[in-house]
Amino acid sequence: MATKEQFDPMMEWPSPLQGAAVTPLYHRIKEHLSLQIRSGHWQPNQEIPSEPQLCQRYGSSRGTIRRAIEDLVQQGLLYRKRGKGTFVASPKLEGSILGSYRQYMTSGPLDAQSRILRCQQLEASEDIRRLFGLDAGAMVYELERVRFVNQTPVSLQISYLPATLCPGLQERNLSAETLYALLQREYGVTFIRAEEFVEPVIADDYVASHLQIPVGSPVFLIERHSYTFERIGEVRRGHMRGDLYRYRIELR
Amino acid sequence: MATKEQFDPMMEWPSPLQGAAVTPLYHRIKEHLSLQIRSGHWQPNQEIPSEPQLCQRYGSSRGTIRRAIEDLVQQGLLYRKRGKGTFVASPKLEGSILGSYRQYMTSGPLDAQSRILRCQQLEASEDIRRLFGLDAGAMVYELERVRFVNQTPVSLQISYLPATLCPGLQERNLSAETLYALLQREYGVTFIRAEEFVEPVIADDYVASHLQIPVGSPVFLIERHSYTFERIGEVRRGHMRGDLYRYRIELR
DNA sequence: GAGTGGTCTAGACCACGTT
DNA sequence: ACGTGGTCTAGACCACTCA
Repeated sequence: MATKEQFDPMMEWPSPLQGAAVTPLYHRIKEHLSLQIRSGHWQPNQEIPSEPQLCQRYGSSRGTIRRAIEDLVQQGLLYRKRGKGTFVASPKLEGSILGSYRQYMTSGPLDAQSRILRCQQLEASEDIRRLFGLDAGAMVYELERVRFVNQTPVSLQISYLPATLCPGLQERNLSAETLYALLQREYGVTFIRAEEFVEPVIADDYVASHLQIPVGSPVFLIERHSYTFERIGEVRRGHMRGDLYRYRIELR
Repeated sequence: MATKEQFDPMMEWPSPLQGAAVTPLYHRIKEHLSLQIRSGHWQPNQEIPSEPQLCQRYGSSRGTIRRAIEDLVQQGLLYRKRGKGTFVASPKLEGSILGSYRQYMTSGPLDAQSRILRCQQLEASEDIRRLFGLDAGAMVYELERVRFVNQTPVSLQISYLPATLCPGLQERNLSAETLYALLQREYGVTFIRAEEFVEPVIADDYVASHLQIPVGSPVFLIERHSYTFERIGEVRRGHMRGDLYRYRIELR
């Protein structure tokens, strides 16, 4: 049961512009619920108010409330459990569509690890500044890692994060959990969605040595932009072994 | 207006198993509508019966009908126009998510062409048979093409199709339109969805010469499986220039 | 003005999980 | 027994398109 209902900072309803509103009611409710989630006011896996409670809050019927919730479930922001309640989804991002693994030598349990090569604060280069929308001289964290699955190196990646987003990042233990999980827990930063750009390239000396493959092997070059509540929070550039991974894409 | 309503071969309702049915009504209606579309009984861009008509046919309320239709719209099988009606969607597949083009020299209108290298009937190799689920000795069409955009070669691909699906394919004009459009029009074959597997590889002599790139350049190797009404209808293997295309993938 | 889809309501019964 | 989400109904009013 969601018990702490009163003191919502953003909870104002009916919305001020209601009179002249042309957007459908369920649409505005959807936006309002979405705001609670994306802003982090409702945390992942937290239960949200039940349908009857939301009906009362928004002063609308159950059908309208359900319509709003169904859209958010569709978007992946919420999930429901019959007989239990409705909950905030924890975004996957990490490895979701990323790579359907081709073949593991052992089909036993996979252990994922990462080795940190570098974690430092520095002035953002121009292209990174442009992506984040930062001014000249702004600081970012640069984090370079090699990811391992079952002791096999599978990708080499550099992440950039605005320094203001996660002060003191270099003191954290970055190899114990995913970066996203750490940012969520320690800084309250939740990533909502991400966008990847993928192209094929040839492994140079540096990449080849870290991935333990021959120079000249084909690899994926992946640039990922991860977004928090309507703002880019991370830019990641990674090389991923082409002999171990491939993308699977559904077309409709 | 959809006028020819009576003589639907598959139109039987209520469904025979209705008594013991445990699946929701809107779900069964959805399946039934979906069948009309995927079987080709309702053709792309054809108007389907209006909501009141469907209410009467299925003997259910408008809310239930709408729920079924909304799901199919979501799936991309239908589209709606306010004040006009509901229509069967024509599947995209061709080039949809395929490649977000990086940069064209001229940003003028793109003209797409393809040069047919080979179109012949032959015995299917074992891996092709396995994908289609065909017996030994079964025949397939093999179609090799180079695709051009603005006179620039962008991909080299080989398509395989079961010979029974499109008899006489080699006599058709294959360079005038997309393969999917031709199959739809001439053979009534509609592709519903497709699945792509993408990996990075190095261009060999053959690929490089057709794509007019240096040997050893990084390219995408793409295997696509296209599905008709619950059956694989095409297997396509293509090499796409990595210097001109990249994939864009949304993660949520 | 008649027909279409888009929104919204108020109520009902059900299946499920918890207590 | 109670609260949750899942399904379904019957009716209402609206915005849009077309004749």
